[in-house]
Amino acid sequence: MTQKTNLRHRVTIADIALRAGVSKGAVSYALNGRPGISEVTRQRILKIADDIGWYPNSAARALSGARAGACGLVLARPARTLAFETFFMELIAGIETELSSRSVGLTLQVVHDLEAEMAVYRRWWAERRVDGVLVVDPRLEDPRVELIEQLGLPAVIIGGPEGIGSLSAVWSDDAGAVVDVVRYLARLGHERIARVAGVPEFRSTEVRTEAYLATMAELSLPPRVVTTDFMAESGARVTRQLLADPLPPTAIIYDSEVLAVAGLGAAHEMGLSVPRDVSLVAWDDSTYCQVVHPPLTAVRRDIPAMGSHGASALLALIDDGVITRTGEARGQLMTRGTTARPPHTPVASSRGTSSGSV
Amino acid sequence: MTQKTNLRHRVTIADIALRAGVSKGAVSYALNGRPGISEVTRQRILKIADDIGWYPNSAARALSGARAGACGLVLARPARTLAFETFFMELIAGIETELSSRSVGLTLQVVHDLEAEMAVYRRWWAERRVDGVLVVDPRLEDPRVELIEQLGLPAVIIGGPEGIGSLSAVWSDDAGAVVDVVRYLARLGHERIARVAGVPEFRSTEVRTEAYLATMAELSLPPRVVTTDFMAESGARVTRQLLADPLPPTAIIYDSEVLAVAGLGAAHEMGLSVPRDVSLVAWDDSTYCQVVHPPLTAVRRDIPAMGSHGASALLALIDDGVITRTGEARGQLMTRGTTARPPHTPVASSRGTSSGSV
DNA sequence: GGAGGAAGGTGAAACGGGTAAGTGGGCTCT
DNA sequence: AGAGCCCACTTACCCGTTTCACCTTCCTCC
Repeated sequence: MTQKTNLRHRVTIADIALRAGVSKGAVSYALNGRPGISEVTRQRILKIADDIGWYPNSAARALSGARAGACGLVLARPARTLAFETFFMELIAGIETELSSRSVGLTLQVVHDLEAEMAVYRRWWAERRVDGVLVVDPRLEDPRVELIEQLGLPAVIIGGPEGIGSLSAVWSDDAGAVVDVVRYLARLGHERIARVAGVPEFRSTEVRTEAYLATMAELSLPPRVVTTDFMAESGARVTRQLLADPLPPTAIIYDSEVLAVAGLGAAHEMGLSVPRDVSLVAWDDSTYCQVVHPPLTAVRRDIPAMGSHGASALLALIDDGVITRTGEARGQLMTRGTTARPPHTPVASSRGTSSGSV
Repeated sequence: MTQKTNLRHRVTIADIALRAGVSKGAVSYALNGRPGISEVTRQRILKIADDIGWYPNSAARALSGARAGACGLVLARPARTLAFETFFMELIAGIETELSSRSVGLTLQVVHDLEAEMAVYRRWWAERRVDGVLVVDPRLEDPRVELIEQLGLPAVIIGGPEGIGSLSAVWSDDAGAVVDVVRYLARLGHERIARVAGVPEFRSTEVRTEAYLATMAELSLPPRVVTTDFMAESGARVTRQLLADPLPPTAIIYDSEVLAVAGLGAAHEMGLSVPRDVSLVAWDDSTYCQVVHPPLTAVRRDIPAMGSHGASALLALIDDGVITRTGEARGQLMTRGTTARPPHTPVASSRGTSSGSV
């Protein structure tokens, strides 16, 4: 009986109006906290709505010019890369805390490339499926920015550095953290510090490489950068290549955690001892960094915070048209078991001492 | 000008109808491939729709009794657990391949507990925000099943074993894979094989434990099961406890990859050599299993396939009311570098020989 | 040559909630 | 006591799409 009623007939504001003996319009005003309804009637309507279990139909609400009540996130990395990047899951968790507290949904789509990502933006916006989007992995030449501006689609770029075009943005101070890491290693006495970077098309890769090069130059140390496609195999391969060099680096900074874990595995596989023979630093901390042996020294960013700030900025943009540009706190270097003095280094080399001033 | 036009006026079927000189109804029939329109008119309408860049308004479509065009997925594990479980990202990637090929969206929500998860189902269904949901981590006493049946919400349970209630389900043959692993270890000569399980409330945990116990009994080996909360620290801790035992296990089977990686780290930390001193097996393979050193022997399941089959089953349920129950292929044991003969074992012990017959 | 039927439409009514414009009734002010 | 005004509603239409009940025309068949 009850079952059948539930299945057959959705509860609408018309039902509430009928029971309350008022018009649909009055019910709508009451439910939306708008003026024009006496407090006693409003309470009566709210009680009836609660009693008969009314929920607004999201489609009807969206149709009458209001919000879709959802934000979108497109992930355009290959699925294989996504799976082991804990970054995205942490980011999503952070986004959710903000969105769900405001009863806004998150619509997710995984695609293969930028073209497909842009097609999704077009479709979502044309269908009014989302009110705005969060954009990750900003690129050097990013065609998404132009499209989004042209569409008038509210968007927040996550990952910076800095904003692009006229869009809202949330980013972390990667350059600063890179400087910290390089100086820390130099202070330990390292001179041959290599950087294993991610894909060069990403802005985050470039800004980190530039900060690395600048700091190395400042310390008069020889730079060495190799790029990867963020895949673990690639991280292991370049680590093997670097360490097989006649003059191998004594420290390696990786651009992701999975690259670092793969690098650690590769070093062990070559019979090297970490950190005795080589020091390793991961970018982005995670459980994996902490449980491998030895635990990885890593740059820890508050990724959930970046997600929730991004979501918050997006809602502000959607609701009030406010463009926000927020730099997050600089990543913290968590020194653990994979960094130590370089092998065969005098306790105080001339360079080590001079770099100790930073 | 063009900009202004785009921003101010959405393209609707009324515009198409006007240009084509037909009624709105005719346009709707044409666009949805329904009969009642001549082929030539249909083509003319489709061309006009394409020319003026028409997209269906998802809200209007959903409102007139049709589909919401989205499926839902609620993740109720704590965010910290989610981040390092590559399982979920792989599952989502698999779900997406199926959904996006049919232009159905995926709405995601991350919550803290079962209560909140159920509240989300209620709300989504009441608001008609989704057409159905994918439910993960089925439990022994699962209150979600009753709620979903009561709501009449189309749902597919992912992760089994087997279906629950009247719902569609997709699961993997975990019991079979556990039998494979235990027998493989026994054949290597292991007698003290421990199992590090996940949270006991999950059905997957129970079915694996039962299969483990049955196989151990069958082989006349002493069973030992410890449970964890799936957190890495917990995996490291129980590993240390197990290995510090006066009569420690010579092989450990973990219930997730992160537990196994943490266990490997703990073993190394204790100065043990893997696999010489102890053999380790991970459940669910991942990049991390392959890049740590030595690479972890692991049970590999095709998780994206499970996701896409789940999504496919859900769409079949939504569209045609078809209840599907699919057991996926049994997980494959990928033997790598963390399993070997137990220490100090004669090449052919009586038990080792007898168990070799399986 | 009129019944019957199908093809190819038309027009209007849902769907559920938002909201501008109107409408009484009671109150205040002078 | 009449003008003016505000409160608390009601009425009516909007949003964009689907769908249902008709309504023409034209063709076929006996």
